[in-house]
Amino acid sequence: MNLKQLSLELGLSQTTVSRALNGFPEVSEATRNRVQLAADRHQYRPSTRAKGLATGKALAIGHVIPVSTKHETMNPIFGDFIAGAGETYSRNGYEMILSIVDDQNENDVYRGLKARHSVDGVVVHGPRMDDPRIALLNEIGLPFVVHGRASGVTAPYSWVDVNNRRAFNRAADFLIDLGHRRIGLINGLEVMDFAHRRRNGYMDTLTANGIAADPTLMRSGEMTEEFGYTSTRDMLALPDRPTALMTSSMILAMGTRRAIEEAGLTIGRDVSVITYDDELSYLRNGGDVPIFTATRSSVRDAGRRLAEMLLADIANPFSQPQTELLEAELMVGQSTGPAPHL
Amino acid sequence: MNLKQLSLELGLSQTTVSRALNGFPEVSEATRNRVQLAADRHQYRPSTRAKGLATGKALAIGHVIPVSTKHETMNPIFGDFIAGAGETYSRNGYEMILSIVDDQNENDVYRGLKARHSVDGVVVHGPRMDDPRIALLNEIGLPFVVHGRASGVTAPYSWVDVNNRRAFNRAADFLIDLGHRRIGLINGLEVMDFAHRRRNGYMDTLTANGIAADPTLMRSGEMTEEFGYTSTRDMLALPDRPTALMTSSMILAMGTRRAIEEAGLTIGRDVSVITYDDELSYLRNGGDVPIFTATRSSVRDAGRRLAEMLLADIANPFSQPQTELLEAELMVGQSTGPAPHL
DNA sequence: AAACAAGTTCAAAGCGCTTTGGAAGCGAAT
DNA sequence: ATTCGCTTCCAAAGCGCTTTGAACTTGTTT
Repeated sequence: MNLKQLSLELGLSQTTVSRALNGFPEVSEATRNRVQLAADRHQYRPSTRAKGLATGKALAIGHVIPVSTKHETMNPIFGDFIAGAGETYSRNGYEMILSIVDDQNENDVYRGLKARHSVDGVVVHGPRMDDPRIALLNEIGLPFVVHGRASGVTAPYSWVDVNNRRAFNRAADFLIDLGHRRIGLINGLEVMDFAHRRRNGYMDTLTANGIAADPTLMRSGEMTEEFGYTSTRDMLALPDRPTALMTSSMILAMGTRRAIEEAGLTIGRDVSVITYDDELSYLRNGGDVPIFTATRSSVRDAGRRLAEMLLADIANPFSQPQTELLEAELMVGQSTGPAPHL
Repeated sequence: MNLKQLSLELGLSQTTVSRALNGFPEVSEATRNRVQLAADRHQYRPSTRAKGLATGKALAIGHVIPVSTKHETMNPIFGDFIAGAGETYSRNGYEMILSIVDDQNENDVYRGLKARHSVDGVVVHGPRMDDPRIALLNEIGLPFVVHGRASGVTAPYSWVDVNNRRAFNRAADFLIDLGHRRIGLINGLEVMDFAHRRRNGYMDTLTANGIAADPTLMRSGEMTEEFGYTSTRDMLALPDRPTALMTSSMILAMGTRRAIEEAGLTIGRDVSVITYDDELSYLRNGGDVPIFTATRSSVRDAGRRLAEMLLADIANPFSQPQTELLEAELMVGQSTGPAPHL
């Protein structure tokens, strides 16, 4: 069923039917009802393609997911993030277009989305330091919001981010207050902006408390369970081993726990662990008392917020870049305790 | 830059330019080159919308992801699955459209995708027993492939699935050969077809070996770390506790490991664990020697295969339903050993 | 030189919608 | 009766492509 057939059946012009359905004022309530009824009866839905052609809007948002060719690692937060964003989109009649792309050809993908008029805007995932995508998107004039920030980029742009630095400040502070002085950090790849900020937060707090940062206690890599495990195992084998560890994700923390237990140590007593927690739906951090002490912020909420911001940006093309800094909360769980006397 | 402008610049008709770019034979190599060069120079990409309108194809595949309203749980395999499928799509010039939808309104989403001509086909995620979506899609005539199968549905349909039954047969056999008789199962929700098949595989093998299935050793629920933990903890507290556990995912297995260690037991000695492993990129099962003994099959590969099948289906509308049954391999790791004498 | 075939190119219609610029109908005001 | 102002409706153009059917060049046969 298309507009033509529908208007023929109603004995009205396509114009009137279209206007009736789109809520224009110059159509009488009587005919609007008649049209609406017929449309419902036939389950009429305007073709997105045709509508897009006619209006110049795509009613779609692109998500470009970089997958590193080397590691083939899919960021585990991704599912929950788009679950959040997806809610906002469908509530507003938008579709979500996903492009999985190896980090070599990213630019072409953005250019392609723009040139083919496939989307009205994009969200940038996994920003890196000095990320060139921001300049690119500004240049080609495709509205976008970044999930995170890109240190080193001076041009203004819209973003939604967690206060990673503050989160790691607080986590480090919490451990120091418990008497820990040897505190390790197991972080994501430091080209990633969030990892950079987290390390800064960690280091600043150590320094502010008169603790010299020790390179042997700082690791960064792909945030897999195994990387959490090997990093922890290696650090625990050091002559002057850490009494506390900070990890950048629950997945890393799982690996950390494995290594600690394998070493015959007890988490929260021999070694304290505090992790960053994205509140992934399948990795809930325990029930009443969290398993891990954690700084946490829901990535799903971030997705929701970011999508709203992007849609607002698109609706009002002359708006200034918007930003939103979410604060992570510190949840005290069972994985931390006073520093042991070694 | 659009077709009209391009053809004007070249002094050719839109027809010729279009044909040159789409590789039609009735255009001379000389002009084809000239056209191609100009197109490259301007980074010309035909508008998907316009192309779609003209051809009647959308050049897009829909993925409808059900998110249960109750649990808000996003299936963690989802990211890796679409990473696989996405590769295939982009290689073939297709786009991927994602719909996150709570399981109430699923039907409307499929109908909408069809009516709005947004996609040429869809992939059905997370099939349940007697899943009504298959009948619906057949009725509205939207090509689809199911990731998994739906027991109870008699109509033919295309699917890609892992031999879940066999995988759990083999896992159970392996444990029984090691002398285990008290074997627990921690499974996904049993409305999900895969969980149903896995339980059947498990039970058949127990029965075939003269072991009576014990309901207290079988749990099913959302496959979160916490569910793995609580299930394991409860089973270990039984007077006649299991000496081995089978879990339906690595995430569950992590919870299982936590409970085992918390009980002061050693995995692989006091309690053997064998898990199903989807080879998620951020949850690799160890290095040379896997951490967990596992039956494994890459969900990313499944995504790739399924996407190929769907595109082939769409290219040839009169094809018969295709099916592909993948076999999981059994990897022996450190989490299993001979049954202890309790 | 005419006729034909093969090889190239083109004008125009059509895909399903929105939107512009009227036009028709009708009662009130001039 | 004419004009005006409202309300309600419509014909047709246009969005950027593909595709049909025809036309125009060549070169080859008769």
